[in-house]
Amino acid sequence: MQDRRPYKRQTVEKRRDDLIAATLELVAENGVQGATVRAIADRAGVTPGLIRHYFASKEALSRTAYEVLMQQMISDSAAVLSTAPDDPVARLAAFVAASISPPVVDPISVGLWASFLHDVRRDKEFRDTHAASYIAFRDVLQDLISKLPNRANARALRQDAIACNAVIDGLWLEGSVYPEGFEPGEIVEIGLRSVGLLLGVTLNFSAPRALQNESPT
Amino acid sequence: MQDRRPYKRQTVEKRRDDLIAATLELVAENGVQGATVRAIADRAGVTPGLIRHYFASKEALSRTAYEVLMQQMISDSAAVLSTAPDDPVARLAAFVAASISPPVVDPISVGLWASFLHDVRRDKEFRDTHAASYIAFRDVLQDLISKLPNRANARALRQDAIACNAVIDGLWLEGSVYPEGFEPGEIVEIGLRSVGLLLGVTLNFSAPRALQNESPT
DNA sequence: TTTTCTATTACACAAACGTATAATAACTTG
DNA sequence: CAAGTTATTATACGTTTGTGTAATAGAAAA
Repeated sequence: MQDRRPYKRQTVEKRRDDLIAATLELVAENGVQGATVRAIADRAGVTPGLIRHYFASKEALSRTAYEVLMQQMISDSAAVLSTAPDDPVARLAAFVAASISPPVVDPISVGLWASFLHDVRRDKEFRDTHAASYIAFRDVLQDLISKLPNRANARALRQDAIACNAVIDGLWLEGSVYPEGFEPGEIVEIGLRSVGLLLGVTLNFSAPRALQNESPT
Repeated sequence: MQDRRPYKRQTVEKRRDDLIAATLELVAENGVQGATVRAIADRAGVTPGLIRHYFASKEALSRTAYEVLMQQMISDSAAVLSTAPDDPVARLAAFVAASISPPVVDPISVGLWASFLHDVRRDKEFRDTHAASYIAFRDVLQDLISKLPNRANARALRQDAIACNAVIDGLWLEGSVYPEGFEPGEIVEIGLRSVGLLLGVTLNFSAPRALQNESPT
């Protein structure tokens, strides 16, 4: 009884954030089955009982973690556009390139996506969160396409967005799951050329400043 | 002790097939966490102990089930080509259309794919099985593309195959996870047009005989 | 029919799971 | 400095998990 574990009181936000981050890490690494209450507590540096003090149930923690994940992904893709140039073609190219480059393309995000799939199917709250973020991403893409010169009618616009989104999703999937199957920069190169062909424009690869010193293909 | 459950002896193949089928069903429905030994046995109509009589462990059963799944998917896509016409363009169109139509595109296959992702990551046997089937699928696609008229060099061929595969994967993903987001036939239409644009050919939709009476778009 | 073989059922077990409740110590307030 | 809050730890409970072992019955052989 005497060697009780010492601890420091934290704010509600700090503890919730830590628990959510620990949950996402463990789900990404080992799937939902790896994110047990004990493993989450251990990763977050607390004891298991504390989880129930901040979340009504483990399910509630999972739901919250998924919401946070989706919001992060949305804000990540939006961040790319804030620093992009004004030219519509260049903006689209930057968005496409960012969507199929790290950190969007990595084993972690695909692992999370796959792990939450069944929850998304079964639970309405999960499903609503998923649908909202999916539509948000496609709307951004559709908006970028609509700004291109010589655009056709609305139906073609929608189908163009779906097709480009499919290319992005497919490359995201392949690049994340099977990264050793592609040469460096190959996925971005293929993505830009494919989207360009689909839309009848030429997308040039202009690396963001942080990557400018990497060897271009 | 007297009301022991009656049973009928079965062949090794029958029992193994039943257990594998039950495993895949449960994984597709509820993820790996839903495929417990008791649930599998119940679905297969046996008692839990019998699983250990046919498989060294639950892990061994999972691995075998994944192998069977991948082999099925490969033979399914090959089956489409056996009844396709000789014209290279028509063959490619048939293959693409089949790859983004039911039963390839359905919640079950995506659910299975997502569920096994973590096993594929962690376990070498899973990973080998996955890589083999992935390459096999892309090779079929690449072979079909190479038969098209006016093809370029090998590097372009490889990248064309990756790009087309990405479109197929992306549409497969979106159509399976979010089917209500698309009109009937829209995915096939978009897929054929996109692959055609990527390769510089025109792919026409020719429904297989079994689907001929459905309303074309 | 009787015997033999083994596929199948039945039962048991330790570990891990999510959850519930009580005890305590780190802060805050007076 | 003392009293009060409550965030946090500690512990326990009932299920469910995968696995191990013994008992039994269906089918074939003798």
